[in-house]
Amino acid sequence: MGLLHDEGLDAVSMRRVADRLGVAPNSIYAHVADKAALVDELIDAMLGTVSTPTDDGWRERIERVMRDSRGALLAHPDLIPFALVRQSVGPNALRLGEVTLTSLREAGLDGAEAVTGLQVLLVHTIGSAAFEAGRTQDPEPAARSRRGRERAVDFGGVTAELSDPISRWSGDVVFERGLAWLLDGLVSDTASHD
Amino acid sequence: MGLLHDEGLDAVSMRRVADRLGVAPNSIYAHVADKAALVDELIDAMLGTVSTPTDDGWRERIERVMRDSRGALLAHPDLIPFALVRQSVGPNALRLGEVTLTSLREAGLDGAEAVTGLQVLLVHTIGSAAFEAGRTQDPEPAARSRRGRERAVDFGGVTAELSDPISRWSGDVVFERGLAWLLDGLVSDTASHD
DNA sequence: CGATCATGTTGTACAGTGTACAACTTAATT
DNA sequence: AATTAAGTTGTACACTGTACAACATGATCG
Repeated sequence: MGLLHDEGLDAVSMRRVADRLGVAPNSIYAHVADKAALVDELIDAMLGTVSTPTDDGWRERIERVMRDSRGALLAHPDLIPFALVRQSVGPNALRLGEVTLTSLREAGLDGAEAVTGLQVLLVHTIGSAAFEAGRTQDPEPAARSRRGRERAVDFGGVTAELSDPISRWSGDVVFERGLAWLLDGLVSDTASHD
Repeated sequence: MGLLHDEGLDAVSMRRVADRLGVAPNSIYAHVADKAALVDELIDAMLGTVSTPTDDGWRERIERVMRDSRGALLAHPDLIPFALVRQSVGPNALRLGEVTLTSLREAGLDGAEAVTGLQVLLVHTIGSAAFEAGRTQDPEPAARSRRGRERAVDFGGVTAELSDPISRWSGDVVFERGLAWLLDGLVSDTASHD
């Protein structure tokens, strides 16, 4: 985690980690199966900073879990893509998933629907964080295309309208609006079912 | 794209691509700035298979764009994580974004809100595809943990309830339900604004 | 026409990556 | 005291992305 925080995920190689610990690179394989497994543990360690909410209302609890998880994700942007694809379900992810699931049941969703709701919320939270992290960081990997190949230009004037506000927009809006829409949709769906 | 389809993204190295083309590895750098830029072009090429919808209603058009994009994404699962983080906005992504944006305006959203709506829809579509792809593929990278470290067990019985249905569930449900909730939330929000 | 120049290709090379294998040391258990 | 388990190490393999200088080719222009 220290290495990740100091120099980013690219610096987290087996050799660098081993250096940091003062051991040989292979020693790590006695504690971790794989590099992927190491990243999985990093992800769950990151979620360890998110506390279990104790609010009264189910909606407030869900909003807090998702908002805080988003904060933890954005604190370590390099990890976000892996959080979506490799859902390792470590103890911390499990803890937060549990709270959300019971909150959704409190909201009136039955077993299968609550699970679907949790998954949709996860997709939105992690997905919007990934989207924002992509916009935020590394703007200059190799100075765009080779010889100004002018792709993504003049597609009818909508281009400026589309790609411009995207580039300088607030990720909070996307997250908060999407979260509100989803929670609204969840309850209205339940109400119509009854 | 052929190499990606045949052997997955890991096989798409500069050397392998060069072999496939019968040239030296460095030659590729005359056409592509970076390996990341190459992946960006792969992503846009993948979106090239998604056709622009011509349905009457705005909702049908949006649903078709998102559903078809999801299909294209799931056809090349290795690319999905990068589609969220590196939004390169190639010509095809631009084309589809344009249709969605005008459809959202047709639904009654004004400039800034339409852009937010598009972004939320993108996050959900790509995010749920990433979520599903993570569950679907590579179940055995190195046979779990080293010595059965029994993590993610007995968290109060909810574990089975939570991790079990997640492991064998249909990704369609998550995508369709989330999409419906979002579109419902979008229009109801607009209605209340008027 | 000949010279300049942009475009593309190549060989060589560097610094790094994940991880397999066998040997060894230490601590715990029988 | 003997056996087993857990952890560490050195060496090694087969790769990776890409920088640099040199070379070939076709097009452009005086």
